[in-house]
Amino acid sequence: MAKAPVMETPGTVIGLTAVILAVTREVPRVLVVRRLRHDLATPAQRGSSVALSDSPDALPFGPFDAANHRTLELGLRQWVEEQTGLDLRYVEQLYTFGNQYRDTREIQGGPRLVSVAYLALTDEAPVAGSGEARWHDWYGFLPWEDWRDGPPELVDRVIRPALLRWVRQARDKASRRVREERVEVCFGLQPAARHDRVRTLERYELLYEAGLVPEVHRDRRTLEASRGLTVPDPDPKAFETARLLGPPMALDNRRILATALGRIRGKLAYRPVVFELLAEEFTLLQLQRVVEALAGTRLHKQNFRRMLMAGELVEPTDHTDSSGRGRPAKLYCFRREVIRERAMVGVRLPDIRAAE
Amino acid sequence: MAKAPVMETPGTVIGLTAVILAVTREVPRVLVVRRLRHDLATPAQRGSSVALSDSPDALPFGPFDAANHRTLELGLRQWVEEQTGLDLRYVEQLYTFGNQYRDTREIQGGPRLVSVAYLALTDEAPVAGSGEARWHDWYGFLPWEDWRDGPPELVDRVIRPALLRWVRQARDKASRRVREERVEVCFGLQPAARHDRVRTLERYELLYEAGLVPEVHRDRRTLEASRGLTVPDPDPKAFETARLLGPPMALDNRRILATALGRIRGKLAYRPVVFELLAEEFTLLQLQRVVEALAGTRLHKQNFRRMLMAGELVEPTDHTDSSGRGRPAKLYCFRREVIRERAMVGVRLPDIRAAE
DNA sequence: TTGAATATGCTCATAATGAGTATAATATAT
DNA sequence: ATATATTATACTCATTATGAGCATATTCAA
Repeated sequence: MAKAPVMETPGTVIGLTAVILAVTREVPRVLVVRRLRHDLATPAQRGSSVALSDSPDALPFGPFDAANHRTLELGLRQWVEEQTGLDLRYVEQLYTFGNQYRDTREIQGGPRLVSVAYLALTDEAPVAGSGEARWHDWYGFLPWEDWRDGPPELVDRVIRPALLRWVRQARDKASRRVREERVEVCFGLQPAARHDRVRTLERYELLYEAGLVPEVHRDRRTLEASRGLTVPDPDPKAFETARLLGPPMALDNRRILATALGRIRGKLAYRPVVFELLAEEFTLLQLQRVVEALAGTRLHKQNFRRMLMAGELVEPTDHTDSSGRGRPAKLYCFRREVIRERAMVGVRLPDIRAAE
Repeated sequence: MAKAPVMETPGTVIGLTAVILAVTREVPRVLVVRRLRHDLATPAQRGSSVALSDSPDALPFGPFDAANHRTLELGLRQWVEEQTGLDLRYVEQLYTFGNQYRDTREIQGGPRLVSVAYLALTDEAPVAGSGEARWHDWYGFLPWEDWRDGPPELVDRVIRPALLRWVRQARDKASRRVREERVEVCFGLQPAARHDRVRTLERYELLYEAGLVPEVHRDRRTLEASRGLTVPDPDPKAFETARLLGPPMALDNRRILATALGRIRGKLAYRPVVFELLAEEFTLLQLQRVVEALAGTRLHKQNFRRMLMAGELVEPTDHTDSSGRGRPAKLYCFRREVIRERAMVGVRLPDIRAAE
């Protein structure tokens, strides 16, 4: 049995995982590290071809050092800023994950890993520190969530057909009915209007349970391998589907990413979080683009601006921006006073998509 | 040194805390246990007059048993049902608390306690099991949150004056300005219309930082005692204020309760959680009363019903309820299909209070 | 029989929202 | 120079949602 890294007695160990988000030129990006940290990679993962050849991206992770950190959030802030040099402008706790696939115990006799995930917003900046961290297109990991150019063809061409196959494979009628409903809710044929932008986790979990996403096979293999079993490779069709659903991430990191996306989409509507992603001064179009990037939808320009003005969320500065091609745009800044004035301060997303 | 319950090496230990909520006859209630678990009470708390005479209520708590539970939520469900016999109809993760006042390390040399809190909904039922658990009026712990009969006089008579004193005591002008703003946002003089029902945690934290809430003094005393210091008793005025702000709970349990209240108030508007607190069939007034109990506000009856009908959230059964005093009410049930049909399914709370 | 208490139906003014048209100001291509 | 693309900004219009209220119906208890 391998040596347990932290404790003698089997138990649990707490880690902190950071989803650090920035949006630059309409592309939402998340900070990832190339390699699992040594103290977390299991011997199996370190040695196997799975880990080394694929070397999946991982979210920045650090242990929680109870001796030195008064709170979980302070602990996270500190090691993130130490390791990356980033200035986190907004930090919020996301969720605590303790799922079985975080379980390294069965494999190496070590402790069960429970991870408290945080969502942080910043503006994109070169990453200092260890050099292992890079910015990665967020929708690269969740390609079915970007509806800015209409329903992604990935959904029509790959996901829905595969899900319908999964529905047909249900054992009994009741189970088929349940699967049908879930597919309908998550990837139904309704137009963008009915598409619920916030249910990102539900969609990811459906893809996972239906076995469409590559990490399912990896997780299954890892688990079985730890019991001395081997799992047959998935059939070629499933394998091809999995490949199209984007690169997996380490452990359950993609689930965490899906959670983070849902959280921030929801929060947009009632808290002024977008402004944490923008410079002090910005044009209204820049603001709109960032909202669209997060929401994954296009917005009606005029209505978007009317909403901002009616809600008095922004106020003009006396500067303009002429870097664009057309008429120069006025620069605005966030009117922080609104936070005091009203309960809900945010960018309500419309129910129906609109064109420019 | 007391015996550390789980591990030899100092580190962290994970606990699960349950906020179990039921609403019966317009009173929201939370399940509490009378006494701290032995393995959690610090020697100081066990011995001191604070702990024994007051013996503060605590939220049900259990360690996370990584060996036997696949996920955190399953772990929680299991020991709650074992210990109380309650059938939890809805369970959602609330927040993970790792604050300093959960720290038993400094006192007993044991591990730092990190607690994952869950919110569970059920209908009130006699509690089986150990017999230590009881239902307790939720607003008994957070009396400033119940605005159903207008602004609570506690706010006008006690809280606001004390907070204004706290504002005046600020060291410098900048600090005073910040305090002023916070007081204005949390307990401002605006009528109910502007009062943000969801910011329960912000309000609790303000009361805590301003030293109005009794647990501040307890926490301070505990912490200092562990360092061999003594803290002078607070002045009588502060003591009296603290007494009026309701009984404290163990550790940071009241903070957890405030978090839970905010969460469920927010969730009401976009997820059909109320129905988890009701019987299968209910009258519209019963439904309204439960919403009001959670929201802490009265609603306009006709508009509430119009909203339900327009949103097709409920459908009539062919039963009626004649137990009330007036005209018998039709019984309704939740139309589960709406979850499939629409993205947001919930009971939007109006912006302004209304009379019957 | 009266009135309190509840249920239920309807109106009305206003605000919010989705969708669209029109015009202004700039850069770049021809 | 002129046209054209591109962006900014102003305004309209129909529909729906919302807050507030009045009016009527049906029951039980005094």
